[in-house]
Amino acid sequence: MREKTVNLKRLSEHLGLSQTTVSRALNGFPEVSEKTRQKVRDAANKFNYRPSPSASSLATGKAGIIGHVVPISEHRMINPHFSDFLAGASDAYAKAGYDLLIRAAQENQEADIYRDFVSRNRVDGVVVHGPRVNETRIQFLQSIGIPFVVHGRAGGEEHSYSWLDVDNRSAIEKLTNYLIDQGHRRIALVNGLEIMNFAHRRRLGYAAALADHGIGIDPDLISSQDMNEPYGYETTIAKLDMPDPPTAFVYSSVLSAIGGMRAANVRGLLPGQDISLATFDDKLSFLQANGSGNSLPYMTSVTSSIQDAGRRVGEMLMDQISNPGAPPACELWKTDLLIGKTTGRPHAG
Amino acid sequence: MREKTVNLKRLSEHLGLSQTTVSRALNGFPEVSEKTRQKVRDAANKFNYRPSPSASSLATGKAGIIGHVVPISEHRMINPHFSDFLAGASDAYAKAGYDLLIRAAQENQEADIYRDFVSRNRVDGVVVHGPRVNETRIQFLQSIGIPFVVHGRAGGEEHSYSWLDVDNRSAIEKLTNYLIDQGHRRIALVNGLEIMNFAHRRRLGYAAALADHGIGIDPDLISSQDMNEPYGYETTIAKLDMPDPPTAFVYSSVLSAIGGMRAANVRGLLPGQDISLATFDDKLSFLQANGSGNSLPYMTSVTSSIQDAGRRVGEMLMDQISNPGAPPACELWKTDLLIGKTTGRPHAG
DNA sequence: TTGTAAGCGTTATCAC
DNA sequence: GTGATAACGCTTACAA
Repeated sequence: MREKTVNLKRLSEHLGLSQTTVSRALNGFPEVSEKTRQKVRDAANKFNYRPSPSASSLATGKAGIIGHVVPISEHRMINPHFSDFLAGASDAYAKAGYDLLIRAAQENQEADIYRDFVSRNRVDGVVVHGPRVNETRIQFLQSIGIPFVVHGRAGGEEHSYSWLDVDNRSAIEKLTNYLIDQGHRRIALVNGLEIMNFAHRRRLGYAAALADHGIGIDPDLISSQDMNEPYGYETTIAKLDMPDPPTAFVYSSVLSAIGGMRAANVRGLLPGQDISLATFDDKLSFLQANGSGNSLPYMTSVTSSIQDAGRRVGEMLMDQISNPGAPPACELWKTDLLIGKTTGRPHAG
Repeated sequence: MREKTVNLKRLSEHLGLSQTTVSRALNGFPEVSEKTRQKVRDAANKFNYRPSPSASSLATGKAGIIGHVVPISEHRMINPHFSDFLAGASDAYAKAGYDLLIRAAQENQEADIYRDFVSRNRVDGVVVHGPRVNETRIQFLQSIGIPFVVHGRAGGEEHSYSWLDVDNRSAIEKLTNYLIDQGHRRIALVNGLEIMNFAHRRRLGYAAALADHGIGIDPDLISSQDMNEPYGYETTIAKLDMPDPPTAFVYSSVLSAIGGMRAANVRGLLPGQDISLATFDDKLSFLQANGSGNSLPYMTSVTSSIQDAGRRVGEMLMDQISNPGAPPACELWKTDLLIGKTTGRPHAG
């Protein structure tokens, strides 16, 4: 049953045409007659002909692949945020006929990998994940001249490259303001790693909301780490055990928020009653109901689908690749504030 | 700063050697003299020469890429189990110099994609995810003759292909037995989709444990769906609201178990006291503490790292590709039973 | 509208 | 131990 590999040569021989004509017919060149094109298409279908990517890549210099570099280093994990983003992006790639390639990067190897991508012509473009406050990759990518889109921003010359970002600052500001309006004064921020640009901006939003209401910042109420469940749990427990504990918590991710819920539970506190919990919600798919509607508006949150962001970044990259001349595209997404059941007035009930 | 692309031709001209010799030197052929090899290597490093993947792929027929097909269809999501698995697998690929490629599959396109992979020589091997009870991909892959390893098993001729599986049956049997030993009689199973082989086997383990203790099966205590948080929540709520509710729950994934915890919380039940919750734990990385030790032995569970499984599957595939003649390799992994704080005797406290 | 032939950057088969 | 030379399968000037 193994199919004999039918290539352009054999196909054209069978058709009694030259390879050139067959190639042109298949690639939609205008000069080939409609009759010929049909004949060629039919034969191609019949013999299940597919051009070899290596060969066309060699001939055209296009790989048909988008690269993602994942730093395996610090946390050694591919997290749900990342995979949700990829789910969206790969969708956009697929629609444009591109494949998605992932390469794990050790410690400080990222630059090397990008260089490798370019010099070997492995990929046609890349996505930059998790820009830092001091980001070096962008300049580097510009210097080696490969199309890229950044998920997030990196400060500096923000209009010299393409990016898509959520308005992290205003998102957390909104959330914090809401809690303040509810009467809270001691509000904890369980943030992501603040060397990351997004976490830095969220911190600014938090600080702005407090400042606007004349509330001082208590550094003990702020923590900054990689966002996962145990982190959310332990941090929440620690803060609850403070002499003067916060009455409300803002989480940078639903992952740590889940940990926060667990902590509240363990301490016998009912969210929405005894304590207020609010979070930034990336709408991670495994937390969404798979059925008809979206899942419960359970936690108070600011939301923005990271999967949608991935899809859009993918589209932007596709655009950039097909229009190399076009100027950089930048998009700043707003978030929605959703009032759930995990917040209320302090010490109520 | 853009580096001029240095290829084999230019490198060999620079060295005053033939392309053949340079290629042989770089690829470790024994016949080339050590002196020449050193000279070549030095020059290659100096000029940062990297062979073009398209060109060598064209010449050798090897793509240097492993393909993963993800069905975007039913649940339209890349879930944490999948990405954790990938994290492990990509590690093994990277060590062997392979890249990881992901292609999203619509509805019933999977076979098409595999065919495409083979006929276009896009990848050198694939991993089969989530085998069903009635699995068709395996036979198909055997027929088109591409190296593959299955994560899980598919019944039938289990020694005709390579696979790595967790002993799902005995895992859930262990867990159920433990709950029975604690005195529980009404035990709910919040299972994955039972068209999936793993979920089917888990159901068997559950049934076996009950049967061994002369406990009848109540179909109302069993549910089978895609594993996520809302599913765990809603199912748990529904079962708790039964006239004769279960005193213990077994979850097929920590994701639905998290939903179960939330449900217990909402119903005012303290896990370990008022109700017992146990789960199969894949050790998803976002639920592990990032610091030193592993996270809290919090929930009672049977554990097996899905990331380790991914790594091993990757290694097995690498082996298979380098030794095409070797017989299929099969591994069945045992799970560890971990007694946590979420289980106890029924109605205790 | 179609065909010829060169080229993309490797590896593999022969010779020497 | 080293070197011509022919594949590999496609695209694309350049001709016709």
